Amino acid sequence: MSDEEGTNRIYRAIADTTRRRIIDELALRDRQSLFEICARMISKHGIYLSRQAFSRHLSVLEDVGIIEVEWQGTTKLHSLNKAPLAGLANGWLSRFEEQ
Amino acid sequence: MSDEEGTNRIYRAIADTTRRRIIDELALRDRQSLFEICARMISKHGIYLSRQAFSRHLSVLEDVGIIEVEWQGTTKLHSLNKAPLAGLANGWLSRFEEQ
DNA sequence: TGTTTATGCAACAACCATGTTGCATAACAT
DNA sequence: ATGTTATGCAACATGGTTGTTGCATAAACA
Repeated sequence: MSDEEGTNRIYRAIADTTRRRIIDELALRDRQSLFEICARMISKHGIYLSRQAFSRHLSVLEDVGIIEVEWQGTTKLHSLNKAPLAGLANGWLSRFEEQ
Repeated sequence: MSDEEGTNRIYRAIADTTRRRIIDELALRDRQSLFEICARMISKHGIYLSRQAFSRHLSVLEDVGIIEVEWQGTTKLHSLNKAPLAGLANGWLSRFEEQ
């Protein structure tokens, strides 16, 4: 995959409110399970989706490297990897920053 | 449209290499027509698409306010509005900046 | 061993995105 | 008037996204 195509995929991954809220949650606390994330999305953000829908969102973030996972028994723990986001923030878009 | 949904749309608009190259072109020179942009995309960037395909990309950028237009006879001149991009660069994503 | 807990996979529907082609419109030049 | 130039609109195919539901798997626990 070309570098540009990777950039496209990361932009697409964060072009969704639910996924940005998931990232916000993981920025507050690492190593959260799918169920924990579901619960917080519903209770803190009022995002009512099925477990599978959240699972899909998590896998989109995992595919582009924003989320890293670790298994503990049957529980998949999700953590944030800020590198791809830092890449965007310091990359092409940074030329449009103000102040 | 909610603010969040507006943010989503701007992210999606720049999640495409062709559209980022169009923005780059307009950053170099304002007030370019569709034909000028087509020619530069093909000659400078090797992006071989039809006129209508480029027209679609331009309208995506126009819809989210990244491009502003001005008519001169039958010619539609496109210029860059950096505000939406500055909004992203200074917004949610900026927390992931490094250095 | 059997039940609960946590997750994954597959099928499906609905919608959106991106490219194509063909035709229409509207200004400008000869 | 006619032809050229510049653009828009509509139809269509294709493929991707995002949600649903149902079933499968696999570890943990009483």
